[in-house]
Amino acid sequence: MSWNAVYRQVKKIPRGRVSTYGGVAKAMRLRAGARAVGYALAACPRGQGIPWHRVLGAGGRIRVPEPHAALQRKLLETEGVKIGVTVDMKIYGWPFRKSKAAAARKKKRAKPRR
DNA sequence: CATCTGACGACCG
DNA sequence: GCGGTCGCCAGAT
Repeated sequence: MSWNAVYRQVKKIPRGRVSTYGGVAKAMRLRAGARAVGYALAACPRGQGIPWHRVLGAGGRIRVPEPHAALQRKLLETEGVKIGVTVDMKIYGWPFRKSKAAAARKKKRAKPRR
């Protein structure tokens, strides 16, 4: 499961901070692997202690189904994240750092990539 | 082994 | 600013 990297990133998000699918994907040097990221969270591996509610869509927009969206908002507000229509990524956005997966991907990306 | 889908993102018109 | 299309990853059928 390569999702291990995704879970790891999400778990690294401290309380009161949020991230985005694209953010995690970018941390992995993936352009639009956001799908995989979302899918990974969609698996919702409860028990892994994964704060999936801290993961939002681009622009801090919630990209989750209704039942989860409400819960997510509630949980984030509980953590101190003020949510209007969307979350201010410039404030709560968590700057992901290089991850193991990113390094590996980066090394491999030594090809005619732009 | 081939094809479609899915909690997405970015770009183009 | 909105809508449609392409691109990406991994898993399921």
